[in-house]
Amino acid sequence: MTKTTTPQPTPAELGILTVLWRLGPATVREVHAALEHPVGYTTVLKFLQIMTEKKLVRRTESGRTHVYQPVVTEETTQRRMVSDLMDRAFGGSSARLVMQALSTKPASPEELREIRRLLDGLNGDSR
Amino acid sequence: MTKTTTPQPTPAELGILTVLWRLGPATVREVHAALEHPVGYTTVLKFLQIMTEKKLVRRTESGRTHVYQPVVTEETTQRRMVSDLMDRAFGGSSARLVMQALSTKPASPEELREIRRLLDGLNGDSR
DNA sequence: TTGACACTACGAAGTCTTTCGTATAGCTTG
DNA sequence: CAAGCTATACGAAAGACTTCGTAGTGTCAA
Repeated sequence: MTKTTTPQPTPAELGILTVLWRLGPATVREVHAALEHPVGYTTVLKFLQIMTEKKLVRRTESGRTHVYQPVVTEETTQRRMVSDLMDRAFGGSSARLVMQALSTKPASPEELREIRRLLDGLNGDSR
Repeated sequence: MTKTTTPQPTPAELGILTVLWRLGPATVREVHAALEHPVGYTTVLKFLQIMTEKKLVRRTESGRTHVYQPVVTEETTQRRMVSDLMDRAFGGSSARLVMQALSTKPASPEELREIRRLLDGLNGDSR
């Protein structure tokens, strides 16, 4: 039996993944420079090592420096995190989560339109 | 300067809060019995003590047993957690979170209708 | 009264997360 | 070549989370 699911990233790991999703393949130095939350160079290195073990990123040893790239996609990760929150805090109801999200921070008009489009796609007959 | 915000509940604390939201004021024994995730009695007691310190719950010493009740509401907690996820994983965009939520686990037709109503309330003119 | 229970308080262990400091080795340029 | 810069690897510390075990105290029935 092999593990089929990659573990949830921790908050710090998510920060690093976010950078990698934006930059694409990058070195420790590049990730370190791009991180909003200031943290030591070796800290970033350590995380990338840990994340490599966890299969959250993959590394290529191009010469002396290593280049890291995300294994998990942003969408997959978002899906997993939303799903987790839905189960843990909303009894599995996406509707309640959606409504909390929208009333917490309303989307822009264009975004609202896009959401509406999505709703229309989900069930044609809504009256 | 006084702390104005109650801290985020940890996963285990959220489980206990969920029970309290459902039961209303309850004793350790009642919470323990109602918890889905099986855990020792003293573990529950310990959490309730910690949560009392954190002001997540309030306790009334009615005789020898203590009765606990939630201080934070379910809605407030949900809002906080959604907001946190939105910031951490969705760059602050509620729209993207909403869309992930709906495509991860579609809502029922009635729920969809309810969401639509909410959308209509948010901006009257959506074309 | 005394033994069996019930309840709270406390301390502590084990794991996970985050953060660095230090060690080591390669490369580069006066 | 030597000094210094750059990279990785490793270990360890500090704090948060979770989970109990044990101790102490009160209550109640036989």
